[in-house]
Amino acid sequence: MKDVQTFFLLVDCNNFYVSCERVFNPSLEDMPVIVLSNNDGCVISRSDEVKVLGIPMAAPIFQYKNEIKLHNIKLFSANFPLYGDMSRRVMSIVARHAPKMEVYSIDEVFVHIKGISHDRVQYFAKKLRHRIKKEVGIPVSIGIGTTKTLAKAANYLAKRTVSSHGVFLLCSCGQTDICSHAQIDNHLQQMDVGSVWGIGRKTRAFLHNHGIYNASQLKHLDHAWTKRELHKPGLETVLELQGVVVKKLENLHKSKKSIICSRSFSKPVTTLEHLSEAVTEFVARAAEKLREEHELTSIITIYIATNRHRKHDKQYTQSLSIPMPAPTADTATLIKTAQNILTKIYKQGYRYKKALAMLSGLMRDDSLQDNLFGSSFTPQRKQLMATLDTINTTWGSNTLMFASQGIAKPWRMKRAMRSPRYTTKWDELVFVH
DNA sequence: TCTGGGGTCCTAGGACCC
DNA sequence: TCTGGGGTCCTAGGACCC
Repeated sequence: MKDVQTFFLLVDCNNFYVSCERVFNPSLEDMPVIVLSNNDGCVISRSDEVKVLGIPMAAPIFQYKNEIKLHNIKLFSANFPLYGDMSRRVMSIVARHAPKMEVYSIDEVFVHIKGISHDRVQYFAKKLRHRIKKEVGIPVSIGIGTTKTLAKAANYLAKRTVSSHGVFLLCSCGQTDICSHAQIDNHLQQMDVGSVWGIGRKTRAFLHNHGIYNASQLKHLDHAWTKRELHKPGLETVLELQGVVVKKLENLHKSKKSIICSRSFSKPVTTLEHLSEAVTEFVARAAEKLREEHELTSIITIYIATNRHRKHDKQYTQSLSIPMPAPTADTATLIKTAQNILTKIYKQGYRYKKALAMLSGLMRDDSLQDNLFGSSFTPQRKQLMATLDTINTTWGSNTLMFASQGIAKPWRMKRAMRSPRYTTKWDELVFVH
């Protein structure tokens, strides 16, 4: 029982959105596949075959027209309802087998296992990986470490080490050969410092300037220097690489601090009328999410921006936050305030590309109890909103909507290459024989 | 012609108070 | 022209994550 330890595992779906498309369209297997962002603008998921071609993440797709033609790359518009549903299936399998877990993103989940040997934890990971592939069809990689940051690093190595078969252990307990500090440093040397969890573009450039190129060098940095130059988050990363647990598993459903709805427009918007329609729709969507979370908002922010990539265009971005007279989740009230804000920040003569609605200063909708005096969000309004949400959930979003959301919507986003919503829309289900 | 969306946390600096 | 010190709170902006 000597080698019993506490481990963090990171289960990460490989090329998640592409893998989702492949589950329902097996002919895509071994083909180069790309999933695009809204408006079919940027690359947001790439198959291995695409990565090999050197097409980077977040690349604007129009810059790679030639490669797409030459290599017959299959393109898909993002199909988030499908990906969300597939994510829930993966997570529910993990939940069945893991004692404690934290869903970290749509395609990643941390697992915490106490009092287990190295062999057992690796066996557990292999079985879990196999089960997810078999039951949902999604390939995953699993990184195992004694901290979250080491589990992340192990996951990075799992994806790049063929012999690991998708499971990689990074442990520095020193009890076995593979867990010696020398071994860990060996592995971390293979990793660019910018690939460490928490080290972004700016910090990577700073570290490279100081001669720190790989994760092992980062791990051995002086604490005082790190705190001074990289502040608290940087020091936490260094400690975690050394095996000190700083980031715990966040187990509970944390309530959000803000809710955002923003979209880029498929073509530039110039009139206040169309901009107002877009903003209204974003506010309505944000308010819907607010009620799903059973929260009220007390601050609303509207932001509008021109296309910063068009250097020759006149540029203008502006935002304004206004506190609500009383916390509310009433779409009509929020729309009124939002339109008010918009008339204050809108300037004529610009080609707008993007707008955003943000609700913040959130509180539980039961926290005010009977203390809603002075609030326009009366029980009657609350009931009306609930009815609106029920209808839109049952019959599809925007079955009922506010007139100011507009009908024509020339700014609506483009999704020319979306796959069917196999798992969430009956009428789009295709039967394969 | 065409460049995503939704979040969190931290820090610095200003306002304000005694 | 000189003109404290310390604390708190808030906000904007930056950096990061997926």
